[in-house]
Amino acid sequence: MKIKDIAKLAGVSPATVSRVMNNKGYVKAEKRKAVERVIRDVNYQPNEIAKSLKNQKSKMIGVIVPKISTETASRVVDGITTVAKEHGYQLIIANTNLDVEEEIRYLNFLSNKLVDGIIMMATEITPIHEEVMSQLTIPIVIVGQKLEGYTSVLHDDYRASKAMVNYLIDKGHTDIAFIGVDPKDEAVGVIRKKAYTDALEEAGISVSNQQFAIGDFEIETAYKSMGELLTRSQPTAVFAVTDHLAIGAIHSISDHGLRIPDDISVVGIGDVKLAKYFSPPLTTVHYMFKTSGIKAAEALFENIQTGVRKNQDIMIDFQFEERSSVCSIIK
Amino acid sequence: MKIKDIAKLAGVSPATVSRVMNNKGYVKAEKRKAVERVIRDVNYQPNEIAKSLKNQKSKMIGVIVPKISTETASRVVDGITTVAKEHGYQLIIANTNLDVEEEIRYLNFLSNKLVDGIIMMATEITPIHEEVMSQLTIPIVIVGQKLEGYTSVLHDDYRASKAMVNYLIDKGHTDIAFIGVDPKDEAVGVIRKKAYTDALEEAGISVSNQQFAIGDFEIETAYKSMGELLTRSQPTAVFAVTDHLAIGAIHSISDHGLRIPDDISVVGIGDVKLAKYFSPPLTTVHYMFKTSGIKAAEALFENIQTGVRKNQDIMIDFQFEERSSVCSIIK
DNA sequence: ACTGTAACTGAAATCGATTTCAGAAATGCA
DNA sequence: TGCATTTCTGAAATCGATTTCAGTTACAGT
Repeated sequence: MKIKDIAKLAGVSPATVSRVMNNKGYVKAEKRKAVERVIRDVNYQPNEIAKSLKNQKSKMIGVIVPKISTETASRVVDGITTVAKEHGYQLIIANTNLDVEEEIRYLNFLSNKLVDGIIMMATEITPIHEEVMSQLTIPIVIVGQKLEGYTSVLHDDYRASKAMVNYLIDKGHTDIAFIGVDPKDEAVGVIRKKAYTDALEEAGISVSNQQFAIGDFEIETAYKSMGELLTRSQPTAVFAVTDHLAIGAIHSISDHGLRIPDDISVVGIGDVKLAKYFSPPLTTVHYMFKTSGIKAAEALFENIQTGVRKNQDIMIDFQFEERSSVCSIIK
Repeated sequence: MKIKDIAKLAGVSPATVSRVMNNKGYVKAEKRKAVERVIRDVNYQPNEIAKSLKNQKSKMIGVIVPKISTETASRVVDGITTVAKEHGYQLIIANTNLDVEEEIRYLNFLSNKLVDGIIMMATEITPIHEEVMSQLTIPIVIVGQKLEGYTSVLHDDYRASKAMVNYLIDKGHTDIAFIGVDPKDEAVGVIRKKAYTDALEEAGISVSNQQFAIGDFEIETAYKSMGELLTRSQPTAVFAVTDHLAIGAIHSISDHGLRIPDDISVVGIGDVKLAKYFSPPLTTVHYMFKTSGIKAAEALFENIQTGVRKNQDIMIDFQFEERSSVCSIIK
């Protein structure tokens, strides 16, 4: 069923059918009725692809995620879908599995003529990313990292992590092991680490005396790292840059016959959905990922409507979640 | 940059450019070189929408999910993306937030002329769903529920749940509380419950003596339900139809000063990623959701290629995960 | 040299919608 | 009534690709 068929059935021209479909331009009430009747009768659904071609917009936005099956990513996407729906937009999602080449390929593919805008959750932004993105003319919003010239939705990693470490310091800890992540990931790998070292330095605590472990985002990696740390010396607290990492550490600690928080306090960042149901419930920082998705989408649609790419930073609030994986050191 | 521009730059006709782009038909080596050169020089990306219109296929599949920010859904989607990528397909995801009307709207919208096929993760299939789906001519695959006439990817809920309950029975439990979910959800709400009652009956254990709680999928709901059960009487085991529900139950039990599994054993279904890191690690059934996504996509592409809708059931394996949230009853 | 086939090419039609444009009908106002 | 708007309508152009079709050139075989 195409518009021509509807036109024939209603005894009008395709132009008229288009006019009633889009409620635009003059149509005599009588013909309008006739057309509407036919449309309803045959449950006519216009060909969205043809519309896109003619209208020069697809009503779709591209979403590039490193891994959709991740709590972070899926919550951001959830947020994006809610505002996309309000604007009558669909999402095309590109799951890159953390593969940089894939990200580039998708950027090019989605580019200019398939989607009206792109939201990119990058873990790492290389010069190639910048190069490719600078060639695209559609609006782009970046979630989780800052890139000059683009609107970025950011979690306040620095303040959040610092708040966390300061909390540990306030509780009397001076022996705070660090479990982190490769510095290729700017937000998680470098900013959270910097917040940690800054907090220590500002409190006059030696950073070089601390133990460091750097790995990937997996629970098992943190488990192993923690095990190695413990064979060397026993910190009174552990700052893990991610809840999953914290969980790995907690398990290692338990398996070494130590108790949390009595022997070692552990904190994370992110507030994974189940964090508060752990034993002990994990002290962490809650990031509002769905909100990030919402804000990112709102910014994107603004860009789409105005047609200008803004260089804008949108900071998403965090919330300190004091639970019971930390205890005070009595001097 | 459109094909015409490329043609002009290369000194050929659009038809020739099309031929080299698609590597189809005769093109003299010399002209091919020229065209390729121009394409590379200007980084020409063909307009996918125009291609879709002309080719009568969009190279996109629609994925309807009840809630993307759910471990189940996001893992299924992850699986779908991997095989879609192999076929050069993109995903359009429709997040319905469990709203039946939305599902119908999306089915109609994605229908016939936007995507080449649909994968639907439905929690509930109403007659309206059937009605709408029967009118679509594109292939449809359903994940998680069975619908006659469509290929369905199923988790073996009955066998998995029964295995779980039998395990409890083998451990000597006869007082097994049930924490379930509204029967509108066929797979989780009715099949898992039936498996439970069947297992009990087959073991000669009275079903009517058991305690039942029915709620939604939220941890908090299970927490409350469990609390109410405990005020009445204390079972020796709890069968929760979902890991989240099991976690809610565990917390309620702990908060009542009881120990798991010593006082009460608890099991779930689904094997949420963090289930094995709980204390105690949750005994549950592992569902391979990513595999479901892969199988669903494979079936869909087969349907797309052959053009026939099959009435096929694909059972996805499960794996029993014996951990330590259950203990034996000594008689 | 001649013919038949294979290799090659571009003009034009096509996919299904929207929109411009020009003309026709209806209406308002003097 | 006459003239100017306003309302209404459909033919045709358009969006950017693909493909058919008809025509040209190259080449092999006799």
